[in-house]
Amino acid sequence: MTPKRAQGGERAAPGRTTPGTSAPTPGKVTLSDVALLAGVDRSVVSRVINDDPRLNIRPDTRKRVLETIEKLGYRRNAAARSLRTARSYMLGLFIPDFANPVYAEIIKGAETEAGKLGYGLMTASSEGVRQGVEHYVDLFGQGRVDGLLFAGDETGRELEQLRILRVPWVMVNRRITGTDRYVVLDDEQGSGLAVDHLLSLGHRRIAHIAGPETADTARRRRMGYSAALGRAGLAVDPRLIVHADYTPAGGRAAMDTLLTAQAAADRPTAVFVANVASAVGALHALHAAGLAVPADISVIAMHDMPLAGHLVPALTTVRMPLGELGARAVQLMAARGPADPITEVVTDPVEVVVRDSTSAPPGS
Amino acid sequence: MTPKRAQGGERAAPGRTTPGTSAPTPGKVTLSDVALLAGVDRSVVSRVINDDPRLNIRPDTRKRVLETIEKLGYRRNAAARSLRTARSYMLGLFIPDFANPVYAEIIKGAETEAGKLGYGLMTASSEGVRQGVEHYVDLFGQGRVDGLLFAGDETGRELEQLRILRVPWVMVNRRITGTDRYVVLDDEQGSGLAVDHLLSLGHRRIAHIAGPETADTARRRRMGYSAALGRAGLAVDPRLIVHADYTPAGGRAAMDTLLTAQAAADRPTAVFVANVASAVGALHALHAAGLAVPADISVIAMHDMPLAGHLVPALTTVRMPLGELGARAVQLMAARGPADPITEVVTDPVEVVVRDSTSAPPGS
DNA sequence: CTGAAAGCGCTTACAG
DNA sequence: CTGAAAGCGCTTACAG
Repeated sequence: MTPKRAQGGERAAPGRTTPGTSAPTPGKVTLSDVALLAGVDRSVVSRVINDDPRLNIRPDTRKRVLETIEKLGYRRNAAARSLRTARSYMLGLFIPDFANPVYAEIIKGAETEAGKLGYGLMTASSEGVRQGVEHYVDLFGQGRVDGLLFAGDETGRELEQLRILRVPWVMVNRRITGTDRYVVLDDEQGSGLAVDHLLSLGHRRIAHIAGPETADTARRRRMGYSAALGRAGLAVDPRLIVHADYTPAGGRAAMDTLLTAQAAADRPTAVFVANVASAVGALHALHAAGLAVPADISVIAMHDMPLAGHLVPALTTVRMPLGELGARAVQLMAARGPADPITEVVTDPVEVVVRDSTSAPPGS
Repeated sequence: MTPKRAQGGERAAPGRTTPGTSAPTPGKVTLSDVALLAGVDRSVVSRVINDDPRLNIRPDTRKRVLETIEKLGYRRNAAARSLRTARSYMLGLFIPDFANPVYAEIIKGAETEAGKLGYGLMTASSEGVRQGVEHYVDLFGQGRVDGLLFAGDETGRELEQLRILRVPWVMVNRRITGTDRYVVLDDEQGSGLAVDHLLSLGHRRIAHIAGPETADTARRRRMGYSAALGRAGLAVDPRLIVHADYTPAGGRAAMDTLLTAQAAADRPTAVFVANVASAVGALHALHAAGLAVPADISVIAMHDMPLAGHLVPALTTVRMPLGELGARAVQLMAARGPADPITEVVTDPVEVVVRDSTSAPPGS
């Protein structure tokens, strides 16, 4: 039937053999194997797999092809397809640190959405990859991914690397000046809700444990904090704003600073913490200082997660759409061209989750 | 010089164009481009890149090649290399849930080690990929990875999928009966240390909040707990063992069970919690029940992490070599053949980190 | 409508 | 020692 099969079919001695093994590696199954057994041309098999609408095929032939694929356990070789089509159907997600629970939510949203769209998502971190930015240039910059999602608050120097990569990219959860490719949350709105919650309880002296000064998210949250105070006719007291990194240790140090810097009378009655990890440390510092939460001081933090409800006391938070953020970034990455602007603000479900760490100020 | 260049060189109309864009996608640079500009054959460029020891080349020619690569910003196409060599230089890591901080440590260790060995690591989760096990068959089972690390405590039904994949794999942090491909921690030893710590403080009535009954890690930790009690001449009281999943909510419920099931006189004076996430919930339950930690009851948990030191009270833990676990799994995956047995127990740095949640039992 | 053939960008055994 | 040529496994425009 098939007079000459120029290549393929020769299944012997695969390059798969790994040093140290004489394992009977089962020969890889290729398109040709399927075609041969099903009695059709390779191109037909390919078209069946890819649901080519221009393929005219009798239903029972299609069925036979599908059954043969099943029977042989054929899986399309990603490298060959990738080489041929110049697409990998993979997206890369880069985060600073897997230990930060905020990213877990983003990753989940991104993974699920990627799956829906027929993409795979590979996540990596700069924390684990100690080699730094250079390493992912190697990792992703060889056509391994069709797009790169960059989450987190790095210094921004990786932008240069990104250009070298020549891979479509988008920033997730941060803006970089001079770029128009980002998907962010409405941190100002969320922060406003947090402050409004405290205001509605009667607080007037509200402190803010902000994120790192270099972080874009921190800046936007601080602005939301200030704006909300302004709307309430309150002045922003710079002594009530302390910067910390997004870690328990940072939050603890920041709270200590806040407590020691003020005379007891000037002490804030409430604190809005820019991050739930910092809030863990802040609660610890308050406990160590002998202050009761919320009796002496109320605490609310940005970002909700399962942990928050189980802290002592259970932490009031602002739930932000982190999963939606990841999902939206994937969607836009898949839909938009590599040079199209992406300037999206995800605002959808933002709400205060009231728990036990906030109440009316003391003496009210 | 090069009489006929059968293919390559034809750089026009790349398949890169994405719908919706007329972006001036810079033409991809190939080996041929480098060879042409450097005035050598493609094979020479390839050999330079791969440090082929059999290549005899004048130092200045090598230098010229390297400079040309730099100048053109050439990066080797991963798909082409992969197709040719039948290797991807990628490893996959599969975890159940990014929100579980235990995995963050494993991922970091694995990523760093993979980088050192010249591999990339792509991490994915079954939690995010709602499609379940089937999805990663598609994801990884097409030659995308040279090996698959499977972390976590799934039911084990994915083993079948793994065989379909025909990809070398290893279980990380769990054993499955009937397999000889795993890297685990010495959970028995770690649990023993935890119990020994409590014993040395004078506790005799020690409870255990165990992991899920189906989880291999939970079983081994429970065995370590029982064995340590046995060594101390104490009987294991089954009423003092409660199973929970590895979440704050699970730990909270388990602690509640423990407290309500016993008469106050029979109440344990200490609890060994199999997981730090559960311990967060356990602390919460104790607080809610009006019990002081450690005055009324001591708590120690498996796995150390930054969070633990900032809980109220700061949690005493057993630090396990999670990073080393990930690193070792990568090492073995890279070194061993796909059918060689891998039965490794990582024992290296296991130690009790004493903080504020453990002390002598009340009334001692 | 169908199938044969070209070609994606590499690596490497092999001929010169 | 060096370079030309084959071929990895796909997809798809194109000839029949």
